[in-house]
Amino acid sequence: MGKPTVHDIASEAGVSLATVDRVLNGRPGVRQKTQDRVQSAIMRLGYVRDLSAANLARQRQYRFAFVLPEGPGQFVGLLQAALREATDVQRADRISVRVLQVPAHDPHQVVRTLNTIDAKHYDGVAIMAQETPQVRDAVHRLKTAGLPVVTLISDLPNSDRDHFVGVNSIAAGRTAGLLMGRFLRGLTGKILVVTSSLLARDSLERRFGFDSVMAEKFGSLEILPTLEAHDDAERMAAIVRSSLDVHPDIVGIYSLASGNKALIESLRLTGRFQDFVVIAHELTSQTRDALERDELAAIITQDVGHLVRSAVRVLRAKSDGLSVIQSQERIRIEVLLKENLP
Amino acid sequence: MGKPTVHDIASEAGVSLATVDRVLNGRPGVRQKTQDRVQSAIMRLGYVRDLSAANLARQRQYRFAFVLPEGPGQFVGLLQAALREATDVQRADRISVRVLQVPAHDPHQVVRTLNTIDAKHYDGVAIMAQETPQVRDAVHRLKTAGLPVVTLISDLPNSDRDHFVGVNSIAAGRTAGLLMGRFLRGLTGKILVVTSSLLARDSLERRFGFDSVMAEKFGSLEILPTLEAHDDAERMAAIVRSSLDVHPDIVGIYSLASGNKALIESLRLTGRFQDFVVIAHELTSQTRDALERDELAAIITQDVGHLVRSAVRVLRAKSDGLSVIQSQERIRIEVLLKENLP
DNA sequence: TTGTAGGCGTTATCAT
DNA sequence: ATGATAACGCCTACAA
Repeated sequence: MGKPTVHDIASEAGVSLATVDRVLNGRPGVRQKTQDRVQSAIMRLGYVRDLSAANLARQRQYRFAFVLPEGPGQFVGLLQAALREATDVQRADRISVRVLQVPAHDPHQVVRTLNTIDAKHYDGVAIMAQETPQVRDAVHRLKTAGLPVVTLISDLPNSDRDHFVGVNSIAAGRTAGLLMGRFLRGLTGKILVVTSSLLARDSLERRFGFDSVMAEKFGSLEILPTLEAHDDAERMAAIVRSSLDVHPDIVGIYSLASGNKALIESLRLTGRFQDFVVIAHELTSQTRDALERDELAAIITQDVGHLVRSAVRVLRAKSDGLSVIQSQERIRIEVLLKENLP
Repeated sequence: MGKPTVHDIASEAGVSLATVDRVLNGRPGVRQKTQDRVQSAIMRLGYVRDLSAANLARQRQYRFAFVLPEGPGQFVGLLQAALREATDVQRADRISVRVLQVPAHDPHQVVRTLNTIDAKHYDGVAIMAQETPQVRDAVHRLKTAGLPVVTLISDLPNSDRDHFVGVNSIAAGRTAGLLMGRFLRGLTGKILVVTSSLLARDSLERRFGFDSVMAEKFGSLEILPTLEAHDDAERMAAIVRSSLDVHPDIVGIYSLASGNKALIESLRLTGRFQDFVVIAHELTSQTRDALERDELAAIITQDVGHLVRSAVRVLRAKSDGLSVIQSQERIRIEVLLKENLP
């Protein structure tokens, strides 16, 4: 005979379906004694509830909000595309996702947006935002309202979010550093570090990880201070030009976060791309192209598809009170070379 | 109002549920004219069938067979563990998986096992085996019997399997080669290539990919012929000893496939691990340990968890006649360094 | 406190 | 060729 159902439990325990359902869902109105009878029947038969049947019956809907920055970066665009692709498929699972965009680098807007989210309209929230006390408070409010909250890409470690979907930035920086050092085996020289903004905690952590590894293992390489282009292509070009001018012994370039497009274009202008080992983060059309041309040596990234699918899975599990499969939800720090480009 | 259901279609088309169901499932006994009416109602309302309700009603079961080699390699063990973990979860989705073990390197047994699989007891088959004409025939038989077939890790490209779950071995070899060349930047010398057996097509392809990259980009490195230890630790130790003896200018070691345990132990015995850049395939307890100790420079691998989940998802999709999400099912060639070890 | 009956969206077995 | 009607496993009024 097949898997036991509520009917089996009902007859085994000598009660009605409704009563079984009540103890199954922890609803009141059942004597302790009856509860025990049902519970023991459940144990005895090894019952495990059919979630899809349950969802069908209760017309369960999973409505998730994804709060994402709308910046100039292409990375968030990729994230959104992956999200759309994922939700197309998961519409079949009664999952609907709404993306709430907030201007990048505007903590107030993030908070305001988070505060518009209520438990009447949503069943879970995924947030990609920089950490501020106000954001933490907003997360707390959401949790208090009973909503599962996951952080995406960039964690809010001191908030009471349920889960973080993303990678350890320090480890990502260390990975970049290790590759840089290895690829520059035996060389002495300087490493230029650029980014568009060093405000985000992730950037700081990557830089920290990068520096740690270089200090530990590659003493012959000197890491220059981080230079910020502030999303300004002109400024990036100027930085590249003057840095290469001032430091003729630059052997490596590390692009810490966003700003890859401007960096790559600037380096092409110098005509000296091949003189450096260049490592960047995040796979975008620009970085992919540069990797294929042997301009970049490596890209450190995370799979945006996996990222959004994981966020959705975790939100669903949390809003069902289920636990997540750690191994499936662990996001990898991916090392992409020309030869293993997906 | 919510998503349209079969009821909506029925009333829109002015027919009964049964008729709607017939055209939905392509069953006979409906006049062409009626079919058209129903079809147009379906289009008009934008109906999309609720798969979980359908599965509930038809008590759908997904019974999949995984045909795996039982060898001395730890890799298959990891695969099985991942499979167990995955099926624990997917039991909820009416999925059951049975593992059929066959002695490694025994094509006859594989065929015999495949021939025991019939469509009465299974709804799909995943196969990890070396390619022989007999295996291809067996796959053909399974397909003819109406069973979806996916190949796992090692493809059977000339069979009519539905899908291959794994990575391109040539690209994996190229990735290993690129890393080896980069890590040996500026050095001249020889590279030792070892494995336990060169029989498998994957091994040959990796070697091919490795050689291609080395020839294209790293002409100063000479790649020695592949040495096979045939799952014999003693033999591996002898290979390592004599090779290092004969070729004092060995700078890199590439472990093509299995046999990592013996290789690592042999190299430890020489006490000269640090003198070489060693790159291996597949993450196992041994290779992980060696990577953490800075003995291995890198591991090229694929995520076994992803592998088995993908196989199951694809089998399910195929046996429902659905298409797969390419992006989700693409298995990555992973580059693991000490700093991004999961 | 407990039970009955109907419904969730789909399929399948009967009749008609 | 078509239509009632009853499942599937679970949830939820409403009644007792």
